[in-house]
Amino acid sequence: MARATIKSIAKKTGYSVGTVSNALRGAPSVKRETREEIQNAASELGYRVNLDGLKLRTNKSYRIAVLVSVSDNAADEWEGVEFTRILAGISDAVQGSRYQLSVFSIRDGDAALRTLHTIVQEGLADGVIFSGTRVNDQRIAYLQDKGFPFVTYGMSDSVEPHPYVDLDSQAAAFDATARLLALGHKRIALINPPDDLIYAHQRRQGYSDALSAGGIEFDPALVFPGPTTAKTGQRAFAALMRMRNRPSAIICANEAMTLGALSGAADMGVQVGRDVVLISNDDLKLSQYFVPPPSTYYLPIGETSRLLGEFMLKALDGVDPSETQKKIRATLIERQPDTPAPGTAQTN
DNA sequence: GTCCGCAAACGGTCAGTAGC
DNA sequence: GCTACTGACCGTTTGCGGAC
Repeated sequence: MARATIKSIAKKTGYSVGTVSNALRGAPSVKRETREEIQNAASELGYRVNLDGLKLRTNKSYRIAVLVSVSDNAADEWEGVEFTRILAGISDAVQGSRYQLSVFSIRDGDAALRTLHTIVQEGLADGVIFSGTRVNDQRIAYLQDKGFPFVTYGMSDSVEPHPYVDLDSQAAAFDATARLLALGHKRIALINPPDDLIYAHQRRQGYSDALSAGGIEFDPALVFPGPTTAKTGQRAFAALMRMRNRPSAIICANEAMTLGALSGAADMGVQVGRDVVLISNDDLKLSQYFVPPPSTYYLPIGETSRLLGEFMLKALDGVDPSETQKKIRATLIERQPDTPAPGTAQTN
């Protein structure tokens, strides 16, 4: 059966293609009864707008590009699983609009920039969503230079404002560190994302601020940066536990790193919750299944990714970026006791 | 003023035609 | 038979104009 078009609806209803087009877009210039008649006919024929035809006329693709990072560092890892949830959230947000999602997998920063060039130059999408904002992010500079709508999952250091959704990483790291300090921990380590990521700086700053507020000197040896993978968590844990003055508490940047740290603890015969305490960041609530389940600072990924989609639609409508910036504070989920057994919390 | 039709326009593809 | 060119076509939007 041939695909329904405006022409076939015009033929079925007896109206011109122009009237059908206006009616389908809900134009007030079309009488309500006519509009309903045409919309009912469209529904009966299973009409869906043809994006190629739409692009032909409007020079817009009605597609939103989503860049998905597929890092070689994450081979044999679960990192990236959350992208399915992110895509689902964005998809929910754009449902009902004319926009559809196009997914582009990206291996590294250079590939991301090349892909953005292609998307912009070849008109493959009208807007783009991506995550993992970096210091002096060239992707953001390029898109701003081109005036191309975009939303980032993560803030940036760009002087020119742009739409974003982000976890307040600085506050999350500050809260986690302050919580551990209040519970008597003096040696607190931070397993952090790579240094070139903006949120790694924010986490480090929040951690450092909390230590300073608690009268504890910042020790760079207690900060372990690396890819946000279980492997990094495992290596970091082993390195930290080999220290002469080892930490009594460790803050992990995500669930994968926490899982790696737990695995490292099992390998070394270190009992988490007694010998050392872990605190994680969580967006999938998977930490509840870890043994033992750590306390986490939780950010609902469904809500944040829906916002990404909503902000994208607003950016495409030309809404001022100042109205499409959201920093979300994580909520603490308390699980295992965060205080080691008496006498085991170590001091400087 | 309301409602609707007409026709042009967009960029790429492909069939048809002319010339060699 | 090959190449070069022309024009119709695809689906949709939209400005303009006509009928009532």
